[in-house]
Amino acid sequence: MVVSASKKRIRQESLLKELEKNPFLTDEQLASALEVSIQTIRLDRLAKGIPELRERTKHMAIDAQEKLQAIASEDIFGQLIDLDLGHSGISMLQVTPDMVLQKTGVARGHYMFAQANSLALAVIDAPAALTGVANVKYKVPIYTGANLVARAEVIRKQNDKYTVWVKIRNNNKEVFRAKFLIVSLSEERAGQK
Amino acid sequence: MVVSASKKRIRQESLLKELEKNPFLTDEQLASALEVSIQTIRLDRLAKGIPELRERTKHMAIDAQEKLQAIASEDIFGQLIDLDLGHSGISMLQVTPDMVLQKTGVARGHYMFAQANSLALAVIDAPAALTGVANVKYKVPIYTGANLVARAEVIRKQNDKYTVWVKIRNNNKEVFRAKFLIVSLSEERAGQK
DNA sequence: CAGATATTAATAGCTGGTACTAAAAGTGGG
DNA sequence: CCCACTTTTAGTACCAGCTATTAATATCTG
Repeated sequence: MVVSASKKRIRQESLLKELEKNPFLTDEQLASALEVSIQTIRLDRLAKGIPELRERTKHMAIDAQEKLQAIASEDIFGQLIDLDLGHSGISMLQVTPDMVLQKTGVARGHYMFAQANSLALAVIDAPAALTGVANVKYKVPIYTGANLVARAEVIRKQNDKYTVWVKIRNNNKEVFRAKFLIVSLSEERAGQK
Repeated sequence: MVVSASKKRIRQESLLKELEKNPFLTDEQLASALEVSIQTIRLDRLAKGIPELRERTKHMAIDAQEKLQAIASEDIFGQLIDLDLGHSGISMLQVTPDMVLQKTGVARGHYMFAQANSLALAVIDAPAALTGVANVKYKVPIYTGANLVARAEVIRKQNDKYTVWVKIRNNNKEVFRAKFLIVSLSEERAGQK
């Protein structure tokens, strides 16, 4: 009994592994892969609460779609907390495990850049704007879980050119700062292509 | 004939729109939504080359999964074309529609920054490195379809500090340049490799 | 009205299952 | 070694959501 019970458990774990490798396997394919009958596969799926191929496929489609949409809707660049158009703005970005380099655990620099840059662009009071120049300084490495608060301030405006300072802090400690030179495109957006 | 042909065309376009809104509709649901018979729906699908629900679902699952994987494996920052460790490197990045701002059609600046920054880090001959300072200049707006070629060159090395220049070109025209000051972490944090 | 096109109906067969019943095989204890 | 029990396999009926095919009916158009 002990032996067969473990045989069963082992098979059910193999089943999970097979499906992890390729979730699009039919019961028939699984049966021949694990060298048991289809019925056994079905009992195992039942025991493990694994839905049938079609259900699995459908859920994969829906889940992946939602994830993609979350990425596309760019929560990545932080939430806008406060915005005084033309003057200043504040945004917040939570550092999640997928933003860091596995090797070092340090957040990739372009996330801070993206947060700062998009905030700087949001602050500009213009229908469309483009970053022209950026000077960036990373002061402290950032790790998972950090709650980055970016504060942008427009410090100069000359015609269609804006100078914006962005400082990012984590726990009230400045970890990043950037100066952006941004060009507003309000008039001449067809000028370049 | 003209009238009915257009009726048909209109219906087939409605069909596409319905499926765009909700790709998980069965022929039966589509039939009642468009107020025609199931057979008509099936003929329309045939005419338009629209696969059945299960095929659609499967392809969605696969496509979305692949996209997610591409994002996770960071093809986003370009493919490394050439790398002379410690000296120079070249990477390529194709600008896709989801990288641009809808408002202006211009690629978001942080993609170029990410491509340049990650290339600069890749070129450094060290187990781990961090960007300290970056000076960035966007010269020309980039649109969908652009094929960005970044070329990085280490121009100075002092102890654990590297200066790397990265220039990005599109059709042999320089569109972006950046200077990175990168700190290697080889001794203090990641001495082991 | 004829003739072409469009739509609907009806039927057989397929895949990949669920749900259920039952038989066969394996296993373990006394 | 046999009995009881678990595990595995087999078989049947049924389902959704189709494809493929044939045929009938409706609609339009000159």
